[in-house]
Amino acid sequence: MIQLDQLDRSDDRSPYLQIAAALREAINVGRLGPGDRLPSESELTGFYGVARMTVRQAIQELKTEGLVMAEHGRGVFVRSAPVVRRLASERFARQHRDRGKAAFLAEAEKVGYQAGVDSIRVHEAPVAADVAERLGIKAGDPVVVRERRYLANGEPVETATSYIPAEFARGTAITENDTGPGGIYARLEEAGHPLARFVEEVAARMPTPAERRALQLGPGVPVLTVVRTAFDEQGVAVEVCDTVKAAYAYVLEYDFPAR
Amino acid sequence: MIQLDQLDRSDDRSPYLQIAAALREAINVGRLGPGDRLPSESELTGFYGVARMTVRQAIQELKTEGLVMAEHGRGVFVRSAPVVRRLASERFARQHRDRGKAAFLAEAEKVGYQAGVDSIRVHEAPVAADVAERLGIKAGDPVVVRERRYLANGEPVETATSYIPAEFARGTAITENDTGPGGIYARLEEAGHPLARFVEEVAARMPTPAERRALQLGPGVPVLTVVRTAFDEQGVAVEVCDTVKAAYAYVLEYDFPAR
DNA sequence: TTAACTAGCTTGTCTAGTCGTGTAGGCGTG
DNA sequence: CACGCCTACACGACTAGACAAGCTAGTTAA
Repeated sequence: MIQLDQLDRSDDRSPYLQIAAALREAINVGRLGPGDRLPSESELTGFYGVARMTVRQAIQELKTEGLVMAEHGRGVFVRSAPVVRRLASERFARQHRDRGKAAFLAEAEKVGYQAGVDSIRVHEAPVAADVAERLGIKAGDPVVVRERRYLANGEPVETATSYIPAEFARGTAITENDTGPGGIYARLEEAGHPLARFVEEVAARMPTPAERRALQLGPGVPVLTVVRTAFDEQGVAVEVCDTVKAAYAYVLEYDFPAR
Repeated sequence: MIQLDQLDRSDDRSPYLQIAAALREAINVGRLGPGDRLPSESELTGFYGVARMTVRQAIQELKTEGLVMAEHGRGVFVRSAPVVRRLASERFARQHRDRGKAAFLAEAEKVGYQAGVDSIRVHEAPVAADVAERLGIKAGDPVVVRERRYLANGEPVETATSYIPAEFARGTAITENDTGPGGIYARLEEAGHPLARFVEEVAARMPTPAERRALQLGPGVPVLTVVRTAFDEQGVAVEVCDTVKAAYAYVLEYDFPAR
């Protein structure tokens, strides 16, 4: 087992915080590197002379900080260093669509990772109130819903759900699983809705359990949410895209004039 | 006590996840509003017929999602909705500076909360490598460092650290505690650096212990980081501003053309 | 009137177990 | 050699308690 400090009962920090601090220290100084397994819960209970729940509480702390990741039946492992990517404001540039590339794939090519998409589900449904407000339509109006998940180097990093008013989508490849070259935006432009501007609303929060499953996140790892609304040249909202991204994998870059 | 669904033992979700889901639902539909107290742990153990640790695990779940906040000896409370709702791309518009308003204060006026600034510290120091790269200067070159903390309705929501190359700042109010009407950007423009564009890099992560203290964050609450670089009309980087925001308080809004 | 105390609530921390389920490796059988 | 089985060990979920410590309100004493 790796070298760790014993508990200091005169320390005003709780045992579980001391244990968490000792493990955090071991990770920070490199005694435990990315992918290494932490000592098992029973090794730690033996070493520190505490109950298993106390050790679990310490590990929960590290999970919440995103430092480690538990795998059922295998052990607790040090998370590998974040793979940082940047997504520029130009990622929806028309030139990419004209060359037949969807935004995510164009970005992947530039930054150099292997991109993938899976879990595509397309269906028509009545729209929820918050999306309806952004689209400028009535809640319950029919929209085409496209759900998908993006992978980078085989790991899921983002889920995306697009909502397109049914009147704009019907009769186009938007209702198909494969939207064809250039993606949804290319189809909307062909259908007489040349895109003029986007509005993105960015926020961060902790994921729900469902999002944790979809993005294979350990507990305590935050997500970035981006809700993008696309407007055509008449100022009509033609799509709302709600994305949830694993925070560790993203840096969003925005470039705007001072005006 | 508020109305909640009983446990479903045939459900494949664990009891603690069902309890967490029931409470999350109650918050989402408004049965529990911002600031309301959740039923106490003993009320919940009685209602669901489970051990206290199981209820605590459910509440831990909601804490890491940032939905609720526990207060020792008082109870567990629903977190209030985001205060600073949205910061538009136009928040650095020159018209605000011309009217003598700094960005944060102009925003506050528009959205309707009481803004404040404290902990202002100004000093000159050699610049770190990552900031130097953004400013296009050498690591160790002198910069004026301005540290401050922003409050919304009296609660700290953001810390900001600005780095301005010393050659641009010397002899202006930028080296003073009070930068005067319009803030740093107004002074830079007066000093012959009319601003042309900004680049913002947005990311999310868990806070360090120091950041948790400064922003009074509970454990498991993420932060949004925004690093803004300001360029003048010659394309020279004149300021880097590194901000750390309490995620629950912010939605960042960006508006950009499709091009 | 005011200040101190106290009872009863709350959450925080911890113990010492049980049972369930996923993983990996050894070991025999076909 | 390949396959299945068994077993030791890992974490996940849960129980039923314990004591500590913070908060609030009511009561009591100065």
